[in-house]
Amino acid sequence: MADVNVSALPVSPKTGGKSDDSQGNEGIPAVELIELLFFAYRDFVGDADEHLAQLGFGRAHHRVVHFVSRHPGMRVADLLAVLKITKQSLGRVLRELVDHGYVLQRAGDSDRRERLLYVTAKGEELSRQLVSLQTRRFARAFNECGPGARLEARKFLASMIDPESREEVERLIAGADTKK
Amino acid sequence: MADVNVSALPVSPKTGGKSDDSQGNEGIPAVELIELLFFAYRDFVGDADEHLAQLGFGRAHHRVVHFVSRHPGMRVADLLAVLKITKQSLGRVLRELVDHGYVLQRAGDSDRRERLLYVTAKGEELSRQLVSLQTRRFARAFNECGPGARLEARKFLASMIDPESREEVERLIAGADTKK
DNA sequence: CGTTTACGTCAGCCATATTGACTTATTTTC
DNA sequence: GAAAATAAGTCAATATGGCTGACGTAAACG
Repeated sequence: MADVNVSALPVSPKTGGKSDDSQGNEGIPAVELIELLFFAYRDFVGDADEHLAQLGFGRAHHRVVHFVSRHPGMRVADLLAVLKITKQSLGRVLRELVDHGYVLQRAGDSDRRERLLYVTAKGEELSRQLVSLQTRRFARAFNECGPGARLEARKFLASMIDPESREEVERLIAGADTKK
Repeated sequence: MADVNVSALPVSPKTGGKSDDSQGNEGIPAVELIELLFFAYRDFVGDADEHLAQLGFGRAHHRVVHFVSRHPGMRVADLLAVLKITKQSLGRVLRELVDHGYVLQRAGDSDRRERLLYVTAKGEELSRQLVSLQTRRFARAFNECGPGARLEARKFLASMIDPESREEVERLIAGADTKK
């Protein structure tokens, strides 16, 4: 049933020439990269999606557990800033994670209005498993690509990020505290 | 600061020892790549999101217009296979695009049950604009990365795709220009 | 013929996001 | 010390984009 006849797709009549400015693109049209990134990302998140679905969680839970695990003690406001979602959206997801014992919250020391976020051992284990799945995909990819590919990919991915947010992201992935 | 002593506080993956950076990963932990891919993809789709929002469309519309533009005359079943969604999900999005004059459907020549999909001039223009936005992001990135990066990125992205689907994806992205 | 295929549609459900308004603590400021 | 600002949580309504199941219709197939 699933064998859809993709090869039945007809020729594109629209090309009056292969358009995509053939200077300096190494013979690789951007539209190819656009589509490859789409499919690559879809499979990349698919790894985690399967695992999460078995726990009744979704991608939103993944992102929360991941960042809290990486940055123990971050504030709710910090998390909102990283995820760029509203606190109402975060609310349900966070409550579910707390209720099921993956995340815990503690009042801040210096400012007791703050609810600092930590993963429990259970949350840390979940995060570790998800990282492991995706790490395997990267490892396989770089194994196919040959030496230097990992470094190249890192540069490429960083360059794809908005210049304005790049510094913040680099700080974040370096594991720096998201605080003050 | 964040160094509260909470007994259940998990050790940060960074401080706990960078587990995987001793063997063959070029000093780049996979967790960095995971996060970079997350942020890169978010900004990448953000380009199009803004543009689409002004038309009252979302990502679902983008994907449909994009693939139909790239593969004029594709069948609904082909599109469903590419997007891996159900026909019910596609239904609303496709109807909106047809109603607003971005996509049109024609009965197949040899098989009149088929509704072959085409973009209108309006749809083609929208697709072109969205590709252009994302092309600019790639161009900027590769400009920063130096020569060879485009080819490396292409290899990397292809390698990140599930091996089972890779052949199909390669056919798809080459599709409209090389087929038949 | 009868069956299968391609597509569409109705109805309902779920996950994730949004905005706006409001409450509760707590800290900061005047 | 009262007022204002801040951190977080919550209620309610809404949108988007997925899903399943059931059913219908037209056309092709055998």
